[in-house]
Amino acid sequence: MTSAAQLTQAQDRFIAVWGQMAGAWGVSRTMAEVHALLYITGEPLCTDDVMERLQISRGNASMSLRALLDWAIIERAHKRGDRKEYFHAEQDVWTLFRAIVRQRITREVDPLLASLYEIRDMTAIDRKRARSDNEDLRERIDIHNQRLESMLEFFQTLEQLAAMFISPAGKGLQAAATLLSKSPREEAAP
Amino acid sequence: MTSAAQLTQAQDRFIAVWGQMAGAWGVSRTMAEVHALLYITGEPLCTDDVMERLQISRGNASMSLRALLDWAIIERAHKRGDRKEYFHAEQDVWTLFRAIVRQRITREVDPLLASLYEIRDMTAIDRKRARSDNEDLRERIDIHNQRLESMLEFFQTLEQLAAMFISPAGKGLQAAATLLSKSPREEAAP
DNA sequence: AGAATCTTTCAATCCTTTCTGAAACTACCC
DNA sequence: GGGTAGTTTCAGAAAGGATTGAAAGATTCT
Repeated sequence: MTSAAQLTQAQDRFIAVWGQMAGAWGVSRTMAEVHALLYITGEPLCTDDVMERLQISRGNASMSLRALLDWAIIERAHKRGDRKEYFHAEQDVWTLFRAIVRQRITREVDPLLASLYEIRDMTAIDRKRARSDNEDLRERIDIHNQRLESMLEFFQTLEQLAAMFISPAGKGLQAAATLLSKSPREEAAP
Repeated sequence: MTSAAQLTQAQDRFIAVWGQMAGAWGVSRTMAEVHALLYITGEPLCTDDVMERLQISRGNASMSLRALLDWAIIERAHKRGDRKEYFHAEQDVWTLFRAIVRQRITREVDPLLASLYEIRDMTAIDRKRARSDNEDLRERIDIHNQRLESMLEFFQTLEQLAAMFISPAGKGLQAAATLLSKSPREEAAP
């Protein structure tokens, strides 16, 4: 077996593994595979390259590439004297994950927070209305409001942290994280 | 409309919203809804309560409750003089999310890291085999190895950070996070 | 031991998401 | 303008997950 074949095999394995992770970061398997392919080869590929290597239809390849563009984790590229569009993946892992976090905050946390605010408004007035002969109801309202408030607080914090990570200042966090994790047991060294 | 009805409505809305988030943290919609119900009411409920309130089958309720137990975000409870099992949700949001992070690290990141190590082993020897008349192949192998290494490093860091968050020491991180996010612009106050 | 009560399992069904492939569309060239 | 190369769209097909419900399995009580 040539090394070339072995390389292809390793790439395929990486693509498969990345594809399985797809669910974990909220995209379809194919989309993750396309990204894996572009990332691991490191070179710009066109739609046909992707179709052939992953054995998927043109429509699927086109949709996945467009979705990846939307997520801003791949970008268009062109070769001189070639009309085709090529695509190449963001090569820095931290930049990649910053983009993913940015997307997921916008798509998931922001709407969630909006809904939580709405729900808070729904019961903000309830407590007053609960007549004093109904202690039980009053207590349930209090519990509800308190749970809702905790949840809101948590996601606000989460969003703030994410904002820090995403912003240019995020590089600082990134550096700190790397440092922290590299010497987790050496803090007390002389 | 009574406040009681309004409370129920607000709870239903919360349950629905939480259910939509299900995908985001890797569980089924129903499982998220069951958790939302237990969390927002704050009181222990039995299987039949859940079935009735969410209009789901016994099997589904049973499975979802068991899964939530596996995730360690709800626990069994019993009422004296009642044979039924009741369930109540972890009430502290930070503890809840620590449990979720713990699960997802074990289920997703650990296996991923294991696979990445395997893949690294697959090509660790390749470079030597690439004959010197094949510069192109050699370069592709180098790129591959470098990408793989970056990915590995990133997930190692991620796992370390998660470990800190999860551990008892995580409370420190939590406090820091809350502080950070509460006064992101007041750092320089006297 | 048997009855009563509650829980779990799993094959069949339903539903949602993803994928395909061919047609429509766009941009460029002669 | 007509032809060609490349890209996007979308209705229908397929795959993958989630849900049901009824039967089997536990557990506790008398």
